[in-house]
Amino acid sequence: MRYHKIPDEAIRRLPIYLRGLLLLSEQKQQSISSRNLAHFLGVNPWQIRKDFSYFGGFGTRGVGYDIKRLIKQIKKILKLDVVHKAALVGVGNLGSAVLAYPGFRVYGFDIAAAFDSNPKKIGRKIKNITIEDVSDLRTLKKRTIDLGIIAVPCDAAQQAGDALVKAGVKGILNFSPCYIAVPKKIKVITIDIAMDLARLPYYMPAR
Amino acid sequence: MRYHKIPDEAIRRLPIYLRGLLLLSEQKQQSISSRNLAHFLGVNPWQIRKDFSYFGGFGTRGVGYDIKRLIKQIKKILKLDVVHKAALVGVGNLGSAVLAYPGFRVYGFDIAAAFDSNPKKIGRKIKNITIEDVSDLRTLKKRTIDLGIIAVPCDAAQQAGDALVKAGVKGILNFSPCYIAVPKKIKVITIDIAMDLARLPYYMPAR
DNA sequence: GCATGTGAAAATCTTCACAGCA
DNA sequence: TGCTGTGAAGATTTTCACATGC
Repeated sequence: MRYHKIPDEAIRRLPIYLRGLLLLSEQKQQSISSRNLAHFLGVNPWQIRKDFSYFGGFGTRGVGYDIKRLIKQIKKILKLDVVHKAALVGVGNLGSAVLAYPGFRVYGFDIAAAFDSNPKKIGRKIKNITIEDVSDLRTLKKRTIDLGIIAVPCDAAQQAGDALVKAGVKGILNFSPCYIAVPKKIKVITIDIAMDLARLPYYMPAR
Repeated sequence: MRYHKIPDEAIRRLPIYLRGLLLLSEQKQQSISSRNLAHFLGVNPWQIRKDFSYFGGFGTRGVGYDIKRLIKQIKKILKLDVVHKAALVGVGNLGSAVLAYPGFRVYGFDIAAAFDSNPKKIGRKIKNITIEDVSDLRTLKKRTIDLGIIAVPCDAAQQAGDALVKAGVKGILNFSPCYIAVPKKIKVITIDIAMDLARLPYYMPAR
């Protein structure tokens, strides 16, 4: 059956599956059942099957899923079958950690440029990337960079967002803890690392 | 009306409201309507009202919400009315950024200890915190530290989680991109910064 | 036999419209 | 009048049970 609408929640889970499958693939495993993959990832088997079924189903009954094939399919759905270049704005503590983070690679991301407003930082090199002046953000268009990563404080976040939108990026990962207004067709995903910690105590028993 | 079950999603949103209210409070604003708060945060007014109503409602009809009072109420719900001490495991790039991140403060978090397994790092000081050996994690119990933050690579994450659980933490913020098995009563929230980026292209129009 | 794929039921969450109160 | 609080409707998501196909 073809589904009319694919749940956003299913899309949110696909990268989880993908990461696990990439790990298993490295271990030379050929195929896996929803049951085993679920156990490996700490989720439910029927959730996995349902999520895949939204796209038509990728497995073989009685056998399971071919890992290599499944990886390809998920990458295609998520549009990760091409390398995406990203520009980082803000090379402070968090920004530097993002630049050095090895985890982006597995999904096919390439942080290809970094910008800062601090003259002391401009021109410095981190991981083969020379830090540029934020006012040069408009050069992005020519460089086929379609993603922006914001790692500046709140009060500079909207400005960074505006500059990235102007530079032609289609999606933004926002590490600042503030709302950024953008045109509707630009997708913004905000990660506030403190905010996630903030809902942890709620679930903890009183001491 | 009293609700039997409070949606997890509402809990997830409370820190967003809290952060916005804290900002407004700094600007000396006394009260605010759901409409204005919603606009400020980029969410819906009825969502805000509904979320607050799960806890009995905090506003005054015809007027709005008293900001100071509302902050207190949300903090109490999230159990943020007491300072929570956290222990960081893994002082690499990401761990250092977490240690230096100023955003935890507003929610009343205090990263009170940091651990690493690298002998070269042990004893070094970052932000008034002396890095300790991971094997000393068991000393946490005596220090009233009830939260753990994991910032180590995948292959060391489960081990770090086990050690934190043994040390008596009740909640874990996991920055490693891997599933960590813990006893049921321990709450784990996982943030994989690459995974969030991974679902961005899906929402972007093809170039 | 075995594991997927899926309709249908159940649970959860969001939106709405308006009653209730300052 | 204005804005909150909320029951009810609507939409979405999860869970389940089993039909389907290798």
